[in-house]
Amino acid sequence: MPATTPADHPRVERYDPTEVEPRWQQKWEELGLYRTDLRDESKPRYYLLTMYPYPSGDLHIGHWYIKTPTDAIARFRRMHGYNVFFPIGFDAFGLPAENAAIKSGIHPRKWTMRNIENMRRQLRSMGATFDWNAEVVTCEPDFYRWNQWFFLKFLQAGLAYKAMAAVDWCPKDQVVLAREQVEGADRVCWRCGTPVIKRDLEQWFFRTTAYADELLTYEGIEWPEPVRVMQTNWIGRSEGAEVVFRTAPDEHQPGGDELRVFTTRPDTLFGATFMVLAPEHPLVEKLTHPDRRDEVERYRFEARRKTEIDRLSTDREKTGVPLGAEAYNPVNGERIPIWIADYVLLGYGTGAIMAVPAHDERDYEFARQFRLPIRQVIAPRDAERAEEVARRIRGEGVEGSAYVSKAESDVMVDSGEFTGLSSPEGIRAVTHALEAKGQGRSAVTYRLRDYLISRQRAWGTPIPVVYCERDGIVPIPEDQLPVLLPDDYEFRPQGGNALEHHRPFLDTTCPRCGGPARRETDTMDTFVDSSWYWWRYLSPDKEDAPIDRELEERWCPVDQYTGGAEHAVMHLLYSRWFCKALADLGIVKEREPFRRLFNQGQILGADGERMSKSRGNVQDPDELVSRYGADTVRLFLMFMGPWDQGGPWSPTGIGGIARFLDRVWRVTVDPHGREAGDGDGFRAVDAVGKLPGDDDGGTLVDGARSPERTLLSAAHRTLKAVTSDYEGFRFNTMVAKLMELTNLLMRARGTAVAASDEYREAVRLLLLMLAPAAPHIAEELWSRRLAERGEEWRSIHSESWPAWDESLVAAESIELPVQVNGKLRDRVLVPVGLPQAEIERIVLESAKVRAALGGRTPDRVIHVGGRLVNLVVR
RNA sequence: GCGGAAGUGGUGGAACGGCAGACACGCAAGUCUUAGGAACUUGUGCCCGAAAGGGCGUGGGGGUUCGAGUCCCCCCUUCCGCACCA
Repeated sequence: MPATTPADHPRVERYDPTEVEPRWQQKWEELGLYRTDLRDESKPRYYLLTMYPYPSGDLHIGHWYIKTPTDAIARFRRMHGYNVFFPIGFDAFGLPAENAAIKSGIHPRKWTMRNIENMRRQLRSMGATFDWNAEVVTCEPDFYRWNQWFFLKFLQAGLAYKAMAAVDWCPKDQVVLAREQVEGADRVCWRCGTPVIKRDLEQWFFRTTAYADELLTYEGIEWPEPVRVMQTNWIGRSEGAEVVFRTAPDEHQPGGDELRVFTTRPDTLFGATFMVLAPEHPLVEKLTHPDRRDEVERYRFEARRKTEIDRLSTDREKTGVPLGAEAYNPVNGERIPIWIADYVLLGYGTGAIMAVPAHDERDYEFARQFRLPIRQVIAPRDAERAEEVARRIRGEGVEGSAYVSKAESDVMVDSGEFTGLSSPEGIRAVTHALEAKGQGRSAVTYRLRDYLISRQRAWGTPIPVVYCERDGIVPIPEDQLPVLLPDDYEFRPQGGNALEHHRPFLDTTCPRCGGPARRETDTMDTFVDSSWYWWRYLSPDKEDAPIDRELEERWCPVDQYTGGAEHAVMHLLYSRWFCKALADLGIVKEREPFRRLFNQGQILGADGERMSKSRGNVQDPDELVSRYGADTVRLFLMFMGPWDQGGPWSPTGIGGIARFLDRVWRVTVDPHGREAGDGDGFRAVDAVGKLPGDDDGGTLVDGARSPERTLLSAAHRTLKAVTSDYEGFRFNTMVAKLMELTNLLMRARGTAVAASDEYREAVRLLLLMLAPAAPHIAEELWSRRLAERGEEWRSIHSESWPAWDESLVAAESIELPVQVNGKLRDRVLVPVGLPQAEIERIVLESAKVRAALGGRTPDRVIHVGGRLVNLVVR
């Protein structure tokens, strides 16, 4: 399909993307233009990664919004001489396939593979430069066997373990969820939005908390601030002290039990007037006084029954019951009562607190509720403020509340030998004193929990262990991997894990003793797949190891990752953890997976809601592509607004992009404008590359520059600006600048200027600049241009990015804005580089300026780099 | 409540502390009578004015500055994340 030249046609062809685009896509594929040779060291590497899609069956416009600008980056980098690696794959395990299986009886593998087929076609229609040779599909045994391999390594290293825990369970998906996967104040499943409930189950975990501190460092990575903040908050490191209280003896128990609490405020220890345990705390049983048993049992039962929503709601009144037992405060030996209350969570800290109502809002509320003593032990140094605070704590005044400040200007009061110390000093001193007596130590607590990976689902990576009657939990030896999923399991309409009913899978023998054993039926969360898939792209067929270490060292960390911020505390956090764990196991070298991250925004439905089939607000890209062509859709998505912003979908304005490409077509293939009405004589540009307003009527040239040179100068100026826009992912302004240049070429079209070398050079630059964003039309016009000049064909995408000429970028004359006292009064045309004295002379000649000055002489004249003049008068 | 991001024409959005509204959409008038996403020209922030011109304008209020959409302080609104985390 050699490119046709205009000469072959009696009339000038119209731009027809439906003819142009498939033709070039086929050609690129034939040439293998985007197959990356990972061993090629002649060029610098650039690993560009876009989050791989879930094969739901159809691509929607959001996928285009995510992927086509990333493709433009790939092409832009390639033109800069990088060896670009831009792979794609499929996140192929997961619930929708299994739900489809339950509904229709079709095997999840079949369903998934059929969807992948369709999505491959759709992804190809983008005209993106994905290297399909590196494709990874996570539901293939070749991939998931390595999940099992990693699991065994983690198990060995103590980074994977099984434990009983109160976990979040989604009743609809019939599956447990990791803490990160429960969202919002109403505690719903991240996938289906159903409120979760708590269940006590034995589950598999990855020890993410082992790397909590390193995960807080972000060393050597450039990530958006919001994501780093979210991760930091999620990890929730908090420094303080663990304090040991001892229970006091009474008539039914001897006392002496240790009650450990975590506090960030050891300086308030003298203000502890009671203790609170989580209702599930293991010591509750033992400490409860027989007289209190009924009440305590009732409370614990209620707490369990309550949904997470009820229990966690902040505006709910505090509830709790006393155990009828007491503990000694380690600093003063005072006996204080022990309560249970559901505002204390078993899963955080030690599941028990010392309550200091004067200096903690929650304890304050609780103390008020149950008329427990409130004792102030911290006060502002300033006497007047101290009085105010004291009244506030006593609740005398408008409203009572705790005083929680721990500033340097706050001092300890009524605190024995510590009285008078500032709050920060007190924290150190009290901790130290406790440590000396063996009654406490400084401690750090995290909000982060270990990553719960077990899923009670059949369509996922089998967890490679068996349960042996004799040997208990036995891992499958490495050389017996993979544990394969059956091809014939039966899905029951009522749901549940089909593996549990599959005898051949279930019944096995113990690898250790050879006796009968039962296989683990839980599978791994799909975020395990996405925690390492980018390494697999480097060597998808490697059989003796998951990751090619040599290629990992050469290509990692990923240079640029693009994807949505919704994964901030899930995928992006798990991936960082995985990387650190693998680095410590010697499997990879780098400790961070993604050097730079960019979060593009999200395209919402026209209704402003998230696009989903159930809402019926999904925009199908195929329809747009067949109507307008891929290039128009690509550019439209880039032009919509800043890439990190997203927004509701609206096709309004896509016609403007189509018209733009049509103009690009015409200024290239038909510079002389055969159509009537085109081009009405060349009207030059002003110094900033804008068309002059029509009010000035005449032609304007840039200083002594001819119209031809002015045009060329505008093209170079555009090149400089567009280069910087691509680098900063500012695609919307990039497109706008290409439009400006095209509009300028339209002005020149049909005039003598259009016959000039400068015009042709401006068109050449335009095509090169357009190539990353609208690859098909750029390639087509490029090939026509080459044919016209009798040059041999070479893809525009193999061309080098052009360089601009600074002398051409610089304007020769400028319309200088003149302000009087900061208000714009006139503009005067001056040559660039005119001495300030000369400028002032010209400016003062202006009638408008003189009128604004009203006969006064400027006291000061401010020159802003030859770009603006401000006359200041008193 | 805490943390983050953001508030600019009818709309999407531009603007190193220096001409607010680039570039588009939409709308209006016009040219050409037009094979089919028509194309092209012109206008389009608001108010006064026939025009020239002037005034006002970036959520609100202060401030810094010759000059503020941009920097600082206070307030309001929207979106996102966390949410009794001791």
